[in-house]
Amino acid sequence: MPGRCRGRHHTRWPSGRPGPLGGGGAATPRRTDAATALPGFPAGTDNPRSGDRSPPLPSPPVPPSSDDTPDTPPQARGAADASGVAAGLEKARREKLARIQALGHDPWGSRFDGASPIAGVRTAGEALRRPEGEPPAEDGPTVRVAGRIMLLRSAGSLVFLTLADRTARIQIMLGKKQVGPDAWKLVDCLDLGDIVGVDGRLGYSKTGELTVFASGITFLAKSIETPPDKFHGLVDPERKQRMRYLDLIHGEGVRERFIARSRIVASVRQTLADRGFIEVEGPTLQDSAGGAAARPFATHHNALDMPLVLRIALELHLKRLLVGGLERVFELGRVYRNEGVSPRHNPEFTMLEVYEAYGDYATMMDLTEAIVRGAAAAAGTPPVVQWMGHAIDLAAPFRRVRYDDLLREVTGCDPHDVANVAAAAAARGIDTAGRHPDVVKSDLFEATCEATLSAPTFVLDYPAAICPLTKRQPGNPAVAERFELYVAGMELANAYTELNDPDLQEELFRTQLAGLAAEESMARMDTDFIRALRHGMPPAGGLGIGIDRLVMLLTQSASIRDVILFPIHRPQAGG
RNA sequence: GGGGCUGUAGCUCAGUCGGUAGAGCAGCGGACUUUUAAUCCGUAGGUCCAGGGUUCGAGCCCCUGCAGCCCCA
Repeated sequence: MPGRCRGRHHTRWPSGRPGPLGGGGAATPRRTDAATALPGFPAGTDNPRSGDRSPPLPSPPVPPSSDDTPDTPPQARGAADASGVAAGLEKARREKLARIQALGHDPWGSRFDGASPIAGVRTAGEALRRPEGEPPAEDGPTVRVAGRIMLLRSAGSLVFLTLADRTARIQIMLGKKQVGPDAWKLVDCLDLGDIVGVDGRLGYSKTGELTVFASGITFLAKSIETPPDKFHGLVDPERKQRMRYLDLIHGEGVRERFIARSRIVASVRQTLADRGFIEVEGPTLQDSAGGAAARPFATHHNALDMPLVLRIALELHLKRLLVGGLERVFELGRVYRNEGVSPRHNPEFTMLEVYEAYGDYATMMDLTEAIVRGAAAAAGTPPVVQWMGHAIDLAAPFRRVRYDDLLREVTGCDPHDVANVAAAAAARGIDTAGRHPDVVKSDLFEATCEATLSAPTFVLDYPAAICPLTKRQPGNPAVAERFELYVAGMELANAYTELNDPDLQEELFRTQLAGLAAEESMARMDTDFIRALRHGMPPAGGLGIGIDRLVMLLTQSASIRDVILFPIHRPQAGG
């Protein structure tokens, strides 16, 4: 039950004194002094931040009065030696920038207090809606909003803006007569992409659109770059990722996707906190990368003159903390694997690992379902997700199937018959010569079974030889108490009953499986870890969840690069 | 590692048979006090990813490279 803070936007009405252009001239302070509730409109009493009324501030520097400024703007900077259309577009914007300054205003703005979230303004606007046929209301409550100009259209002496903040968009109307001659000169300096503050009255235009009828406008940041196409935005995935800030502004659902990611992560933490887990931070720089089968990134510490690697997993240090008595710990953080990129792999990604003393892998199954369901609720994901061509029911209990049973079901071969499994693998082109039977079986499983696992499925009881960190099933040393969770054919989670026998652990570390390259093996000796186990680690369940993949599922994203803000890229080509 | 596709104006995209570069948006100028991807008139804007080759002539054909996307191992 994640205690998320959902009531984000409380409608709040600043006094909304007209801005510097509201008729008072450039010298009028632009700060709001008090939050005066308007008749019929709620005051901001329940805003969690008590800063409704801003403390007195030193007066912002008032630019020199400029009524006598000549029309010729100061020379445009920066674009002087560039050429081509891009420079022409920038030149036009820099000329406007200079004009703003010449009019006595700061194009780069300053603190702007008392702006209401646009979503809240829109909600309040619903109460103003008039019956069909009545004249438009332009005398609603005074509001102050701030945001980026997404659309801009002029109709003679009227200019309409579509202004966007982090919550919503709203239309602004600027009329030559309404704002006065001084402000009108400033309106002429507006470009798509500029960030402005607007004071005005809330009402409806003749066409029924909720509108802020502006009495004043304040420049908060000039944009000197041309924004992407206002209708298409950026479409090239490479540019969307490299210039994520533009993608967030213009991309359909992009901001919502990353907000959902934030809520998912918060929900995961809350689910664990509710169960008494504490969050810790292990080292990312290590002298040996253990806990997973992957190639690490290598780096070097200058002062200590020692080679280091970036961690590939969280496991071995969290288990040391089990030895240390923390009993319920988790880490949610970045790990690094020196591997290729694909729609499901990024060299750095976010991993959750959880360890619960006195539990086992069955404990972790229940926890996994709780984490996933909580995250889905936090992200607003529908109970049945349409993803990668699958309809996935997250509400129903996840299927549980034994590894060997699934292999038999899918391939028809006897999982206990080594020759039978090898023959089935060979028939599918899998290399079997000189390789450990469990490795061959694992390859066969991946080739045949994974793709069949559409609905969320715990596959449990793995071949022991490929699980060097997992406790063996009592009375059956060939089977490890491990599960992996698959959804839509993709591995989402991996959990063990943790191996806490130091002698067996050391032996498994020493065993390099035939047919496995060293970098593919988890069997990497960590004597310090062994020593920790020798002091006694409680029996425990351990769980890992790929957070990026979980976000992919819950936001119905086809590529991991759609849920990572800045995925890795090669350096940009010349142009 | 192998295969396929893509790269042209700030953005989104056309570009025929190899004949010397096009549109929409954005920009600039003009009209419009109720537009909403505003509309209308006019105007300006190009390292056709880079390098090489074939050709009288290459955005287009060939080779190499760079960057990206997808599929496969």
